[in-house]
Amino acid sequence: MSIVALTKVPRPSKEQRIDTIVESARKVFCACGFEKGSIVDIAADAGIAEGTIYRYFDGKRGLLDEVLRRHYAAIFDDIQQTLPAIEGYGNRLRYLIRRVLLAISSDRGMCGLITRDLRQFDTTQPSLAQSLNHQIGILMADEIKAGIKRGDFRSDVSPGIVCDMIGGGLELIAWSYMTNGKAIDVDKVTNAISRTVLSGIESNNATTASLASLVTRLEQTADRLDSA
Amino acid sequence: MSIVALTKVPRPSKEQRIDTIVESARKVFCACGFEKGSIVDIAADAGIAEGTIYRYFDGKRGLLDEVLRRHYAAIFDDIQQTLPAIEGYGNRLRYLIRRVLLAISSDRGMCGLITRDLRQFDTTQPSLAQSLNHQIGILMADEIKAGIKRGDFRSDVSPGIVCDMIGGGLELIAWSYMTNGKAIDVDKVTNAISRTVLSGIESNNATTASLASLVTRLEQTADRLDSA
DNA sequence: TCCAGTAATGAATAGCATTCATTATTCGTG
DNA sequence: CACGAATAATGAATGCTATTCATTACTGGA
Repeated sequence: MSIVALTKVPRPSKEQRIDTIVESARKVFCACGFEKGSIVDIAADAGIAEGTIYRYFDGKRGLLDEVLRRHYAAIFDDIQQTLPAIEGYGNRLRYLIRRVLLAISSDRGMCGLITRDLRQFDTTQPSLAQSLNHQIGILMADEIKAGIKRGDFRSDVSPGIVCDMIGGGLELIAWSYMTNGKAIDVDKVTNAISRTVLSGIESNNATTASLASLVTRLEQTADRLDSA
Repeated sequence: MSIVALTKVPRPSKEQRIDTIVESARKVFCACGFEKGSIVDIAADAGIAEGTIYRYFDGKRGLLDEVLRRHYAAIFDDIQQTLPAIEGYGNRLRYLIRRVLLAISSDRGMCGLITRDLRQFDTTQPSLAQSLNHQIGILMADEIKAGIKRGDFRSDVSPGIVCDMIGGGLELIAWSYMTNGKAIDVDKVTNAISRTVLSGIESNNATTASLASLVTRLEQTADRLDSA
């Protein structure tokens, strides 16, 4: 009896308990993935019984959702603080691409977890990672639409398709990072994607400039013919 | 006894049995996905016991592999027959994009199965869908590399990144097709992707060069008139 | 007709998420 | 301080998987 009394520890607050569970879940899911990461492992890591998890979370999926929610919250905070300070549609697009690449390369475990989760659709509602990733896609599309309206980008561009190409490309890069393990050169990849996309959708100034110089030469020739 | 003798049916050949199992697996996996599609369901559909499947296939994963192998074989046959007949790097790239979109839109069940499978990486070796999709990516990269070498495409383009963007974009389109169910307008999407990519990587040197030669001819004509 | 050899079976096993009756702890009130 | 309802935690039990393997059924040649 006295031993029990001596070793007895006051129960943590509801908030603390949730934090502990989510942190253990993050560790286990990042290490083993969602399917292979078991509730038993998470409970063991958190030092509690499996049943306790179900008091606080609506099953395994709900637990994953909370892990993802917390991960994305930091990224969105960052974006919300940085994006308005950047000038130019192309530059903001470039920042968004870079920010995602940074998130991918800075947390390999989370990258793997999200990369796998993005392709689930058995559940009735879409996975949180999907809708949160989609949010970022919307931010990109907004820049492209605004850029089209102001004439910075070609008007025959389809913002949705371009966003799919950027988002899909980033996903494939994340996936290949997970499988081959080679570190991502964030700046190099940001440049490669931005260059490809922008040269594709930006009204092409280089071409226009060289055409303009040709027109000048034509005009000068015409002048010579006139004066002759 | 006589009843048994009357209803007795000769055992199908090894090949027939394999075909039956693979076809049942395709049906069940396409309908329920790989995780949810159970061996019991497949065995029931094929009219055999679960254990029999393990005589012919190395577990559930091996069964999926055979389903995918058969699906991709038709696509690769088609590509091998068509690609060499197309003129121009841009046009061949465009064909490959279109062929993938066709595969996606023409078999929704298989599209869902593949889309989900592309993001697995728990297994020691990559999934078959991954390596087969990668094959198509290599075909695209080959066209881009050859186009760069011949000067059709800009030399500062990264073929790998561009392929990731095309492949990733196609994947996202497949994914959104699975979730929203709206039919894909193959030609419209092919155009949107091709336009975005090609305007981005095609060099405008050809157009500029032909204009420049025209101007030069005009200038020479003016010279002749001058000296006359 | 018989008998290796081959094929098919489905009960048994092990691993998983989830549930819930039971046990432990907390905290407001007398 | 003591009590006892309310709240929290437990872990064995449930039901669902894929996979295995001892047992049973079939086949084709001698």
